[in-house]
Amino acid sequence: MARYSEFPLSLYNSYTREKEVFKTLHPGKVGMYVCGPTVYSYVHLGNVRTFLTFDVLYRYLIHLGYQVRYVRNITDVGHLVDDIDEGEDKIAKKARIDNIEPMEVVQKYTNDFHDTLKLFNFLNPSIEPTATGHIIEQIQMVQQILDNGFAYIVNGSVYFDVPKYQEAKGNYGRLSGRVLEDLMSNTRELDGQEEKKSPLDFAIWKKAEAMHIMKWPSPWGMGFPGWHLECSAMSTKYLGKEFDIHGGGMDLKFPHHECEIAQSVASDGIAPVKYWMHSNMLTVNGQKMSKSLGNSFTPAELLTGDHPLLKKGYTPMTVRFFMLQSHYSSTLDFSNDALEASEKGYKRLMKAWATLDSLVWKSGNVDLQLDKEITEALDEAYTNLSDDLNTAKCIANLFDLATRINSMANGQLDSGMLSKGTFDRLQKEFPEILRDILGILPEDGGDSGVVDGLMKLLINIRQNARANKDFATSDQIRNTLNELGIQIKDGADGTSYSLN
RNA sequence: GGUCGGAUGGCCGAGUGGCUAGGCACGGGUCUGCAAAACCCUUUACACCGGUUCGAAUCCGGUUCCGACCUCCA
Repeated sequence: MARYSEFPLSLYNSYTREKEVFKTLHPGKVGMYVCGPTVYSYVHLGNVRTFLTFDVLYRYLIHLGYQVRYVRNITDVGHLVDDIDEGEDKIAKKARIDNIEPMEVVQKYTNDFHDTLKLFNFLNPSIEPTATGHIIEQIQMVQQILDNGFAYIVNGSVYFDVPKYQEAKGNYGRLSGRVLEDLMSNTRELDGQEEKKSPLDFAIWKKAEAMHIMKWPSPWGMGFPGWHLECSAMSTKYLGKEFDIHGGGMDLKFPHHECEIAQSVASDGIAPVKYWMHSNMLTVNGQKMSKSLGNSFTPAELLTGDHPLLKKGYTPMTVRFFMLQSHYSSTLDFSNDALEASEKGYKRLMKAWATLDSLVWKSGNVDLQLDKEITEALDEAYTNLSDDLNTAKCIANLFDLATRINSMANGQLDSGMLSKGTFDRLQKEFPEILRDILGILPEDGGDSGVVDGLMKLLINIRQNARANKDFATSDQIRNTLNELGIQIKDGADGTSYSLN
């Protein structure tokens, strides 16, 4: 049976500003679109947080039994670096600086993006369309918007007519809470705006100046698509005119997502998205992580710790775990202290997982209270995930379970105090939640049979030394192993070890 | 300036009209040859001022501070 009926999912919908029970447009199927990166530079940790939110959502939807089509685009058309219409685009600029082809820039940073996501154990989306691969679809959409009278042509560029759209449809600004009059009065004095009828209008097709490298022929001349358009065109192509979930960073809410809605409505006459989801920013010392502030760092810098903001290196799983300990809709502040705390917490859960794997159920006197407690903690883990993806609370449930698992391992509790069914469920679902839903994996690696054999040998030698009260030898073994990152644990029923 | 959001204990971070979030750190204990690990116990909260309520950290109003967006941004 599909688990979504057992643990029905609720999501906070940015559009309605309410938490809503998630109902799919088509039974059992979910269409999800997430705005991907513009590939003109390395992704940084802030980017990772957004994609992580939707990676976990994707995993959870699958786990609940939905059939999910997850589309995440790559923006590989260079959009203008500033407001000035004659400006260079970001990708072209980077290409000029590095003296390479624009598509080499795109390829380089697309590869980096993929490598990074792999590092953090992200699942691949079902479709990863590129803007350059969908120029025709975008031209068609521009034409449709023109045909419907919501855009106009000036000097080879096509602009979306926001005031006219607003008059007809009246929902521009609803998603981001903007009021048109306020936007008008706050419009900055910008160069190169004279082509637009209203400063609120935005380009859906832009004429390419001679210097522009990435350009395509269109009914309006050589040019390139407006930034907001690609997501509308590609989401429509792969998910339909109406689909379930659209996600992205909070900073895309306005104008990007607002414009997406307007474009789809202007083109197809229908609001495209049922549930809008926005992931909040990663901050450093309270400020948004961004390149311009110089407070961002790349995953590579994170691993090595080679950055002024980093006291030491942190592993990808530590970071993934750190991020999941907060709710996606809250800002999350990065700090070394927080990362170090997460590192220890992460290791604690991983050890509990390994311990759980080694536990064997033995028939005994079932403790109904304990049995119930374990069952409830597992249920709550799912209930919390279903409550707008509350990974923080879910992880709290896992820590509660870890305590019980450790107690069973060290003999303070007995596996037989659980019914066979509950024990089996624990052994199955605890790792499932970590591995399949949260995407958290052990990273000690190198735990080969050889290492295990050697460790057993050393532990035996040490046991003998201890039996003979030769503590110099036993401590030497323990201390040396410790220096190698291997921890010796003397328990009630023998000695075990773990790799740190 | 406009719009929106936030302010939780030593640090990070959930949540909620009355019931221990959780992690990390600190302290005490059990275990141990000594440790480590593990387990048990314990301490420090809800920015400020009013209001609603039997009861508010949670709702409402105001104040202060911080942030995001308004321009490319995850």
